[in-house]
Amino acid sequence: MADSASGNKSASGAAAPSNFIRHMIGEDLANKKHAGRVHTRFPPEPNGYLHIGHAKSICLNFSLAEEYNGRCNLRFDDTNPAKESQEFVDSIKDNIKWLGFDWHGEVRYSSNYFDHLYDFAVQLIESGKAYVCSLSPDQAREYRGTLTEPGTNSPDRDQTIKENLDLFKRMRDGEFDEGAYSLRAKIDMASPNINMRDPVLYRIRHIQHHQTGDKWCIYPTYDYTHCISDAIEGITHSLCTLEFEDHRPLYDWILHNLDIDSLRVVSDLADSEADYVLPQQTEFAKLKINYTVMGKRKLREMVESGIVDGWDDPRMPTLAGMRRRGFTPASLRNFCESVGVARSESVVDMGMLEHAIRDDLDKNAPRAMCVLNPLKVVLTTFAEDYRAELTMSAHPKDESLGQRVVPLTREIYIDKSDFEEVPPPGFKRLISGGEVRLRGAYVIRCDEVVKDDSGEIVQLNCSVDENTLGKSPEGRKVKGVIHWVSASEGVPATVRLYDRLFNEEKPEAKDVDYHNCLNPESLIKLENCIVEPSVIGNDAGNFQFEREGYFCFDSIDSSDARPVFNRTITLRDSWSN
RNA sequence: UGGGGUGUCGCCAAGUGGUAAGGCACAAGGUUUUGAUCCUUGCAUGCGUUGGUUCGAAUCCAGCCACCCCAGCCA
Repeated sequence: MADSASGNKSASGAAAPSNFIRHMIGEDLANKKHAGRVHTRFPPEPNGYLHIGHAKSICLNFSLAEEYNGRCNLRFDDTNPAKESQEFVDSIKDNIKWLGFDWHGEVRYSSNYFDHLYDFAVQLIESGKAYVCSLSPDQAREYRGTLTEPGTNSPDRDQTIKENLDLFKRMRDGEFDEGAYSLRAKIDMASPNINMRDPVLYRIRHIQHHQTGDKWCIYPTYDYTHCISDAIEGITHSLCTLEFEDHRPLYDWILHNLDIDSLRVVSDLADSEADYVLPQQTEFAKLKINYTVMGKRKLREMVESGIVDGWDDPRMPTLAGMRRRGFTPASLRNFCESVGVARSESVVDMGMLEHAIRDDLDKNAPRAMCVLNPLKVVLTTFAEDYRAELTMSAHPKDESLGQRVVPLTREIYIDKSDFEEVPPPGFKRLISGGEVRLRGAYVIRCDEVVKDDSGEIVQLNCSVDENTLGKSPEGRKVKGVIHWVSASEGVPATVRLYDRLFNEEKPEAKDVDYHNCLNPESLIKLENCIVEPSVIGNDAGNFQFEREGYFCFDSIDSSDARPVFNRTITLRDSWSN
């Protein structure tokens, strides 16, 4: 027996949040509407790269299927070959697998159903529900009417079935130019819902299709294709975003005006004993996040104009970009679950996404030290050839992540920002004559500040309290702890600091031009960083560089000889100065 | 000015007539060899608004206001 919505468990084991879709499925199950089946689908058009907004839909569809012991198909909605390509098909499949989901059976394509779709179109013509129209696209627009005025019937609307059949066949056979004819549903040109004013079902396009080659020169439209594809695949719950709400009457009209037995026999449920029940479209609000853009057109434009370095630029909200940035699949899935599913259009705070990745990485990323802006420190009380190997745990709370060995030598680097000659109030790092703890090592005291001719600090000479390894110094307390790396054994590295791409909270707002609110500091490259040697060759995907943030090797530019790190996200910083 | 939607804390979001969950953010404490993590506490007499029904309304009814979507042979 299917359990109630509140009893379901998410992948993480926590109770899945209540939402209107789970309620609906719960009711459908209670009413045995689909004989207890839950079958969803993720239906991307392969005309671009997937972004975090798609992840919400992917998580929703696949998780629902998992929770209810159902299935989820991957179906490419490939009805517009002019905009689609195999490259996008491949990247989408790759992204979904990376996110951790597995579709049911083979990958589907709407184009798999082109033959059936054609037959159903003939059926609609034969039953007087569709006709071939000779209006040009421009004329069709005029005949459609406006939001407040009804449309006008096409002069071809009352053509005989015989004429329509003949014309439609000749459309398929390539006798006509693009735009010369279209197949339209015969519904109601006066409908207040413009989608119902005799919508186009088929249009002529003399172009190759990435899956069907040159087999067709007429292609079905989204509205006509989607509902039938759902019906063929035995989809029970067809989830889509809010802008398709006005299309639902058309979705239902097409399915209800087709012979249900002929639908059933070509469907995946052809051999099923159960009643054949038509799929139900349900809409939810798409994901929006502040300080970023989600529009495909804008993302493409940013790639093509060079604002970013490609679809997988770590600043992009694409799954490819976020992956390269260091986001983990689990963090994205948790994020999608935490934002919920509802029908009100909302803009989620970027802070939610940041919390999701910090939460995951804090638990799972091994720790290491990396100095971003090096300042040389000479530990004067050590001998010239001093060298020690300090063993530190890779994680402060999780021993299962093991330990690492960190070399300590007479000369080390610390970060420039961890020393101040004139410290602000509350500063608890190193100051002249003051003490600080070297993380995992000794307490040192700054005895001398060395400057160059221009007055810039180039070196600190410090003495070491050798009685402070693993214990507090006697008679005083040292509050500050700073990270460091051996000057001779640290590894030179490049670190790329990423930040939000936009300074404006809503760069997609109608009165905003996103070009004017680009964050000039969305990428800062640091070429003189020094990283602890334990990370070299370490195949952990992500690290926490202590006191700095979470970083990962750049999948493209990094090598053992010259490691390149991307900063995924900073640590939270409650110290305001 | 046609049709379809949505309005619950700064941001998400539960709630389906019985007296406002949770998360993020924020604030204040505590622990801490990461100014991290973790822990504790605080954070809507209020649910767009105005009326109505009811013993009782975020939940039901009516009006009003605001915002979003639709006039591709795009999806």
